[in-house]
Amino acid sequence: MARPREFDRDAAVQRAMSVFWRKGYAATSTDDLLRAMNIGRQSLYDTFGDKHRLYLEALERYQRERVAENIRRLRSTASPLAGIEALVIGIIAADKPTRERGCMGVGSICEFGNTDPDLVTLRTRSGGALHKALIEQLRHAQAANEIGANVDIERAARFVETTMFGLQVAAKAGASLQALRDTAAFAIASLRHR
Amino acid sequence: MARPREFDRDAAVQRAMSVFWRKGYAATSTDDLLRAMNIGRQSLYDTFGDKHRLYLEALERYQRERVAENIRRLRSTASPLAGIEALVIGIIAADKPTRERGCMGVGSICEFGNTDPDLVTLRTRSGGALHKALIEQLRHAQAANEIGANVDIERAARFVETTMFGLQVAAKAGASLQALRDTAAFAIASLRHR
DNA sequence: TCCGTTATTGACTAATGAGTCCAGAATTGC
DNA sequence: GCAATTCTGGACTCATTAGTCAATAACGGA
Repeated sequence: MARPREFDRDAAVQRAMSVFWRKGYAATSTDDLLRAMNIGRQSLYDTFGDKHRLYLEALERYQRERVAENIRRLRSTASPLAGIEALVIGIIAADKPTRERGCMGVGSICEFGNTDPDLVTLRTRSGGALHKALIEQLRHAQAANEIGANVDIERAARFVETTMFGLQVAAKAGASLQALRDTAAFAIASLRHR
Repeated sequence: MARPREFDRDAAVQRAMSVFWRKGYAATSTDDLLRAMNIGRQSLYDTFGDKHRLYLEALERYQRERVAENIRRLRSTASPLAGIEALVIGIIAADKPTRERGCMGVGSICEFGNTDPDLVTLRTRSGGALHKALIEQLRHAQAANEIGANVDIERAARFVETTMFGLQVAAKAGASLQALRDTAAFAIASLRHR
């Protein structure tokens, strides 16, 4: 063994995540990261490889946290459809600064599209997990007669996911809490009425 | 009078737009722009001010084109609701490269949020124009009994706009043409069934 | 205590960033 | 053809970029 690391690796990733989340990848400099993480330059390169690998790790952490949180909300209610509503409403933060930070995942999609294979993999993994849970929940809702028997579950799931994307963009653009919640409720109601 | 400009200003903006659209603001260098626009450095600074002003002008052009195109589609059909469907379906490009370029407006929102007042102004203007046209169209649809009399038009408009945002993100993330069209149709159908 | 290993620090590099300067070229009005 | 004006090209500046190096510091094991 040898000299142990002085900083908390996990806390450092979290701080990096926060910077990337706020500014995106290209607009974040390594100096920004060092300041936020409060570590030395060499520590960053030794511990995380380079800027790109650190970004990947930060985004991975973000997605893991978010997916867990989302699935928890999805299953938080007695009624299956209410769970779906809780999921969609839940992504809208009550306080304005948090809300206007938007979603790091959406930011990553908009900044990189499909150009980076690592990001595609990451996205597929976390997106797939939520999708699976959502499909399951929609089936329950259908079984409970909360949505019509003729509704295509796969399509409904994509609809919910698209609505979530849209809300994240609208939030980043400065839409009000009320408008966002309204829209979310409107979208969910449209599932109910089929 | 004096020596006239050698390049076509309008074509140059269009090329700049194409680069910013593909790469975003921060990831685009002035060299990228000069190469794409095929003009000299001094011509760029003389004619457009600086990178930021050029971005504004490119985005302005993008928005103007898009809003016009969207409103045209919105009003392209006999049935008002079909027009709304044409609007939403219409933003999904048939060819994959175009589709995966996503929407420059959404990209701008994700990259800048509300930090840049000029962008907020621009967004408010073009967003407002489409919103107004959409409200009008929804009223027609309601008058024609294509959507229920109890539907709140303002909410329905925001719902359609959020769906459009969501589709742009999904497209950029690589969703298939079929999946996107499906989702668009699903969303519009949910208006019809109220 | 001493050695091997790893962490930290700050200076360094080489490239690239946005934006400027200036000398020469091209055009119109006269 | 000349003068006034504007455009063009390329060299230039100076700050910032991502990433490296080398010297020193701190630790665990023997």
